[in-house]
Amino acid sequence: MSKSIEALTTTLKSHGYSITKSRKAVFLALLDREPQSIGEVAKITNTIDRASVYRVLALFESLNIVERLPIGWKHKFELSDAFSEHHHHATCIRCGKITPFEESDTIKHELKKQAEAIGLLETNHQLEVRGICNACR
Amino acid sequence: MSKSIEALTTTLKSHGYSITKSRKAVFLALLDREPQSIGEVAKITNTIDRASVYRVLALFESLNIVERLPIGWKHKFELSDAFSEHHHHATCIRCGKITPFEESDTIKHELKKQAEAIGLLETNHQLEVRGICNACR
DNA sequence: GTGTGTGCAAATCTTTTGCATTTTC
DNA sequence: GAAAATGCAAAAGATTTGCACACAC
Repeated sequence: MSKSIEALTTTLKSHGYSITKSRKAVFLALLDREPQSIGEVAKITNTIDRASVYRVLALFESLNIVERLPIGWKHKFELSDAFSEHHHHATCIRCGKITPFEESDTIKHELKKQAEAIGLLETNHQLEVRGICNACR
Repeated sequence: MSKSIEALTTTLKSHGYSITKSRKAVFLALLDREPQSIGEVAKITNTIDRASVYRVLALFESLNIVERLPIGWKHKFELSDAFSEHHHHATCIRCGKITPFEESDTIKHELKKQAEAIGLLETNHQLEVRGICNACR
């Protein structure tokens, strides 16, 4: 826990940003949780103004502290790979449940290769698999 | 062109929906084009009310006629695999250019396998690769 | 002709912005 | 104490909804 806050502190400082109550609150709202929508983050952080939540998330995204996940019409946020494991999401189209999974080395490798083939130096990627989960079948 | 409109007609009819001016207009706005945002679709279809654009796109999405692509904070739409090729997107994080690419069979196969491993019957998937394109380097 | 789909206008919700005040270093 | 962040309130955008009219079949 506090270990993670330290990592946040380090990242913010190294980019010249200060450590504030809102930034810690948003960070903690995402720590060890399922991906959260902005509304959910705002609810958890409670006293933090919604505008600040937007500002903090935008900053975090630019510093790669969080990842934005597109789910349906909405976006959800989760801590990015530096603060948790690199992983992807499998979404059940019936119940909406999100299951994280790790990609195989094969996929990782293939993706990089395919990116190169079209002249893109890969920095990042995102997989989303949709389907029907066991419970819904 | 008209071949594609026929396919649309067939799909709509087979689900009991009628063929209307707005539906054709939205479809044509997406045909053979880069992915479009809702605003862009509204601009192209011009006289079609924005509310109808929303309704048509929602319908099309439920019938799998279009795919919603998350780009940054926004969503863009493109015709789905049934009306064009199954493909994915590589986005340049500098200039925002979107390059479509086809996935390899290896990836296709691996993804299905990984989905099964966590008990998900895959119906669909989406890959997004981010990086820096040749022009921006 | 009947039922479905659309346009219009209003309501609602989300996101952004300016500015005075507070907090961090 | 100076610069950076926040809260608040207002503005701007995006999306949804109800209802009367028009169109597709």
